[in-house]
Amino acid sequence: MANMTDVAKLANVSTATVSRVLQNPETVKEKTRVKVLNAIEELNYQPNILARYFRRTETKTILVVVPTIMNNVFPQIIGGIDLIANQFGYKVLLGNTNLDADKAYSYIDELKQKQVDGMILLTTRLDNDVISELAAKYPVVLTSDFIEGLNVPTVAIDNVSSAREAVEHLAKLGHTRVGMITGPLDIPLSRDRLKGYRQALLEQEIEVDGVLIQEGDHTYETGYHLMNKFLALENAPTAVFAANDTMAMGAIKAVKNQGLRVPDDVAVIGFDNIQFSELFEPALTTIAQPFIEMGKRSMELLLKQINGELLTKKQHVLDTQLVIRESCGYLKEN
Amino acid sequence: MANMTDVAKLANVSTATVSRVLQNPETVKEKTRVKVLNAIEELNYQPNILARYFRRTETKTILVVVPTIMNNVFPQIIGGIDLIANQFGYKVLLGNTNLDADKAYSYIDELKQKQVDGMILLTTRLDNDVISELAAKYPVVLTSDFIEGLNVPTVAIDNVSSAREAVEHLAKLGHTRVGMITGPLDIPLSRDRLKGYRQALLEQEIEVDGVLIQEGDHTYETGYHLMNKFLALENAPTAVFAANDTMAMGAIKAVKNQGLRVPDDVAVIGFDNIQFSELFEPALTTIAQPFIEMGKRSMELLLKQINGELLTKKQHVLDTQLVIRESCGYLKEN
DNA sequence: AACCGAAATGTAATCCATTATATTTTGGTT
DNA sequence: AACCAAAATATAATGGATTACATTTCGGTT
Repeated sequence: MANMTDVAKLANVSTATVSRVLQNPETVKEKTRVKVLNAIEELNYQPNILARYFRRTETKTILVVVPTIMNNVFPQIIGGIDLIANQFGYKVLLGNTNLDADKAYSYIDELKQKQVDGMILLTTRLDNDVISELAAKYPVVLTSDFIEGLNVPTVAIDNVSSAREAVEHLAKLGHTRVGMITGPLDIPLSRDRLKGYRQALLEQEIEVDGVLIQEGDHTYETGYHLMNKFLALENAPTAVFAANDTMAMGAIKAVKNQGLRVPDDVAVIGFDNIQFSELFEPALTTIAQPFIEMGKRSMELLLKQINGELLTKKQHVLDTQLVIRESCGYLKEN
Repeated sequence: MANMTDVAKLANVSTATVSRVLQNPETVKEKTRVKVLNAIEELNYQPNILARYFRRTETKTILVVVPTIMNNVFPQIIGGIDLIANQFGYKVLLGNTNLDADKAYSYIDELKQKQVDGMILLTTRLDNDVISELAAKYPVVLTSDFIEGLNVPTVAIDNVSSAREAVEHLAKLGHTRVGMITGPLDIPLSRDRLKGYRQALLEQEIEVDGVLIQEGDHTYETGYHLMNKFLALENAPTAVFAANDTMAMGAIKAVKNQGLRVPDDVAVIGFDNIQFSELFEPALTTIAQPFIEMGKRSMELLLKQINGELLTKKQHVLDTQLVIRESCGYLKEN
């Protein structure tokens, strides 16, 4: 494989000139440029990118750390990231933690070792101090998990107010016994959605009842089981807010299995608006997250950091939208 | 940042020894090794990976080229790939083509430039000659799309026989008017599934009727529209085989919208067994593809090539499974 | 003690593009 | 023609790990 010296010799110029033709063609005289280009062509020269990366200490690669890729949400965010990354000549490295914290730390090493130019963390459970420290030195963006008081570039939604909106919607439909199936409460996002639920009830002067709050793990199965638990109560809820669509679907299945109907007997509202929520029957009423947009924004924020721009605004909260479908009935027009 | 020379100086050895401690510790005397390790510790030395990559011309990174990541199938295959890749210290670079052939070619360049050690192509439409030529020189695996007569390492399922099995199942249930909603017929995989459909009908001595074959594009929408087209026929099919689950769901929706029932009025069978097919109502009868296993196998095959092993077996055809659920009724026990 | 082969370690070349600095060329001005 | 600043190009150092080859050290044998 020809290298730059070969090209330089053939074109009768120095390697510096060859390099310039490749990097800043405008600084090279037309005639010389053509000579070099011809030599490149003739030798079928391809620059050794690894040498370039090494010399430049940059890789044009960013790392996306994600708990799992086999899920309805992350691929969409990654899709958004990829869109912008590609546009600016960056490659996307996949950092699957499989929920293993150690692995997350090993990905951090990749950043420190400059194997990647920056890192986007998607809902990754890591020590706040570690993240802070890292973000102070390297380009980092946190996505989808807004951590209060953490001065790290973040793209998120307002989980509290979004959840509040969902539960308010149920309250407005006349429900006074509203259950919630939460996500894992060790994740801030889950706690925030629970907080929104609480706020909505208080606001509507509905008593918050402990048995109506059950902790799930975002799977269909817990949605199913916890709804069964609700239905077994003497004073069962007439509406349930599930912290994600998958659990909402499990919950609905449970209702149906008991011979009850959704939304007539129990109204259910989800969170995420995954693609399938529209196809589900009854179609899910849910809070739509702008996943692709979140990905795009994250990448844009990361790019700014990589390019050394100063971030005037670090926290980016994107709008969600209450999508009303069938699973909790329609608001009566007044 | 300390480099290897600094460590060597502090430990009073040569860089060669430091390098050996890192690469082949067993070739260094215990005492020396400890000295070096201490120096590394003291200087908080981290090897410059980019220099290593450059010197070694290997990156411990593989590229997965995929038409889109926002889809129910590819994330699972990628998950499988990632599992094995991680196990062997390889990183996974995402190569999203967004159905753009040019981009696919640019990913090929990354392989040629040794930016990655190998490449896995997932159902990527590329010129056969290009693939052949590439695979002759570099580690490449083709996944999910078996291309006849192409002597390139491939992991796939037998689309023909799997489709045949699906349609046979419908025939055994007594259906004689069976429609098919195919995938895009410029993809070999789609043509194979169609071929299987034809074979099953011929085998059962059922006439193949052109109007009962409609070309879709794997989306929910075409499933819906094409089923409506079927239902508008004077002699509508009583069963439909859709080339993927998403179209099957669209088709079922269309049936329901006409006030008809699945499977009673029209039986529907899908292909893929995406996660959601189980939750759909009626639960989809479908051909299950071993996506994760396909990913794993692909990575294993790639690894062998990277390690210079000779592949005794190039074509790997994995088993599919007919998963019988509700959407086409149950086979009468005899 | 002398000697040997094996084990351990050192020396220095190598990979290749980039770029700071130095030098030459160019085109224009007086 | 002489001169100058700007533009174009060349020279050579640099980044840091790896490794072929050379040298030294070691443990054992006679």
